[in-house]
Amino acid sequence: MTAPLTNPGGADARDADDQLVADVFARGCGSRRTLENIAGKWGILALSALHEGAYRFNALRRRVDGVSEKMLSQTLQALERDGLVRRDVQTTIPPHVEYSLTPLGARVAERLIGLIELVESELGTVLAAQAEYDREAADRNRRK
Amino acid sequence: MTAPLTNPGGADARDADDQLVADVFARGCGSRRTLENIAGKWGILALSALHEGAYRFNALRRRVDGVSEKMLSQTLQALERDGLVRRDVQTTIPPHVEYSLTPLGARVAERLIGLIELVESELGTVLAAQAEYDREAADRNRRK
DNA sequence: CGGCATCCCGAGGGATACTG
DNA sequence: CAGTATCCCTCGGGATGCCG
Repeated sequence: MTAPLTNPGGADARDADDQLVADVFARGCGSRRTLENIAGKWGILALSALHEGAYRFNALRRRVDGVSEKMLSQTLQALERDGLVRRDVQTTIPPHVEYSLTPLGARVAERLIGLIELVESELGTVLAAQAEYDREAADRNRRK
Repeated sequence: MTAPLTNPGGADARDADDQLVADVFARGCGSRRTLENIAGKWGILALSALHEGAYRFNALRRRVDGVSEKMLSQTLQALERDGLVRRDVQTTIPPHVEYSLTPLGARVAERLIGLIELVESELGTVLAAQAEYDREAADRNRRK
């Protein structure tokens, strides 16, 4: 065989013209890993918050309620590595580190904010669906 | 005090007119939990796949490369409970279960697909940023 | 075929303490 | 202030086996 159809190892596929073929549905594709960094529990919130403007570390930590220092640090590092977040350091005392979005990060954040606004505005619908689901589940339990 | 500013317990906040106030940045808000179901590792992929059309369980499992039976089952249950996915059962032998999006699920999926397309199309940019980041990190290590 | 129950391992992630 | 480092433990999630 000349080329595998899937790439279990993790390298990204390329077509006959050596163009990068990104497919999140393929396990091991770089785009899936990047998507997970973005859409992970804290990635969404960090990127959305930074779309409001630059934040210093502890300010961002306060904005994203419930995130631990460790996880925020890890999240920001991953996003910086992916070229979505920029980290500017002032070597003063006390130190001053500011996080902001890169142009690509801003484009990603816009999508995320659209999603968040939809979810927030439809929360009532979701809560109603949950209540209905739970009620039916309880019914089924009572029967047997 | 008349009303708490945050709601650590998990109930969703309401304003003076008893309108639901959804804020994903607040720990414990229902909208954050819903967002995590949607944007979690498998939620994004399941919803996006279902936007292509209805799927049976094992077909969906094949489409979402790498997902285990257990996780796909859990993911679909959560999304069904949130009113984003519909589950239609034919009690034949063998059983026939079809998953599809609700109208709200379709609206969510559209947002997710926009995000995925952006990430896939910019994968080259991301990979370049990663290489640059890793190169600089290696440099810093060599110095000390 | 669809999918719950059980077992089990390793990564995820919190709390705390220390450094520049 | 902005992190790293360490400890420790929960639980995410894979594998397997069994039912409708």
